[in-house]
Amino acid sequence: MRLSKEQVLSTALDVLDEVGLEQLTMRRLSARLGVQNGATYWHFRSKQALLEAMADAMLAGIVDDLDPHAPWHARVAGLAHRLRRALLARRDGARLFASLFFPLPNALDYGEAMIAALRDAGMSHRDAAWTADAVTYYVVGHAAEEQLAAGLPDDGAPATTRLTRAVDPHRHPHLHAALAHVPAPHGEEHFDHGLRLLVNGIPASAGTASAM
Amino acid sequence: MRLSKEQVLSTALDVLDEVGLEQLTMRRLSARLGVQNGATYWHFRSKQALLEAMADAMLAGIVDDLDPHAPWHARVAGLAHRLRRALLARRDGARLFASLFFPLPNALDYGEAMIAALRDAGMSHRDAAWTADAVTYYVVGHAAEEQLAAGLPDDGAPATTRLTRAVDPHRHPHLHAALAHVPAPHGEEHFDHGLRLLVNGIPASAGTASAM
DNA sequence: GACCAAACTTCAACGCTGTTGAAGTTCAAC
DNA sequence: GTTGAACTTCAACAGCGTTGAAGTTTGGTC
Repeated sequence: MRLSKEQVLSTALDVLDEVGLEQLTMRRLSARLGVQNGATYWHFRSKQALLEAMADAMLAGIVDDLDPHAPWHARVAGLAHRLRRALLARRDGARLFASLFFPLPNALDYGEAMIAALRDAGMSHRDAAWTADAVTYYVVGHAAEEQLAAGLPDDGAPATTRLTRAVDPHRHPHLHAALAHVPAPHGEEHFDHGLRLLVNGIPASAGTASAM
Repeated sequence: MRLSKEQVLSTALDVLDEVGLEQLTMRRLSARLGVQNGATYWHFRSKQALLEAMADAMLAGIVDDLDPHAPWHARVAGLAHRLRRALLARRDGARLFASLFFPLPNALDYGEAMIAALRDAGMSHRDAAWTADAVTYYVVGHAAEEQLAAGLPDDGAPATTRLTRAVDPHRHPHLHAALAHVPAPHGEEHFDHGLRLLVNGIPASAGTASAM
């Protein structure tokens, strides 16, 4: 039974979902494909190349069916949500994405669409690119943290207790108070809060030196 | 010649600077200490424990001499800059920090100070905590990308050309235009742009549903 | 000064990793 | 039916984090 590159890629994504990024090894993947270890290297020059293909596959279709007439802020927020959804769709997807250097085809499409939306907000090329970076860092960072917590035993419950124990109410009163008010997984709401911050900051920053 | 925990830790940070995160191995560290491999494990239970100690050491003094009477936005920006500087001070510092789960003592101090500043901006406990997360994701993401580029051969020059080649002016016109206007390392300016976005978004978001 | 427990180091091994290369097999096209 | 490319096997390499049993050094106590 022969392999195809697509088969290796899609099985790799399945294995990622099953065992997580640390446990995704070439040998495990080959075993899962019912093939010897070396065979996989015929289809992908290195593990790095495979990981890049996986990351780009996760972003497939990320700019499909965008509404070019929607207001710029809706397009920015929409793209951020699409990236977030794509990263969360696979176990450790955000960390996988963050571990690679940029120029993957689908990632470029995402960047292009994001910059286009920000240009419509009246930004210069330079500011649009930088703002796109800021939004992307936020999306990836948030998703990575969310998946890191979820990947710990018991869905992160021990992590939460570990954090709670580490926070001394006297030394860290604000942290302690915040902890009490944010007991658990408000992933989407939490995400939207920060995203709104960024989007609202765009007109607030437009063309002006700020109070910093 | 005997080792001390502090000696292992500080040598580990030196080795990190010299060879980077991927090449930081327990054997290499031991060799550098003039000691057999096993010796290091007496001082740190595991590599993970050592990495956590290293990350926390990088943040030492991050909240020293803060001015509690400065306006909240100056304190937020100041803390962001301190975190940024701490992460950039060591090779791969941002990636090291990002690879670990949160509750390190100095990181808690940072979080506490950040939330305190945001509370002074009139935010609820919950919103302050979430906003602190957003700022931190941005700082870490930005620093990680900056160091990733710097860590590539030739200070990232080949990465830049690789990116330039990957961007087709017809498929990605905005990206292409932005590339032309952002030829090189504006690390600090780039960073401040995104930070200003976030800080300006805080009053702009206060207490209101946004346009999203 | 002898003793002793704790601190610390050595050394060899375990099972795992990504990667390589030479040899062998299968397949599609001519 | 042959040929060359596509694909797989298998064994090996050097390196990794970690472990544990054995040995040495150290500082304090009787």
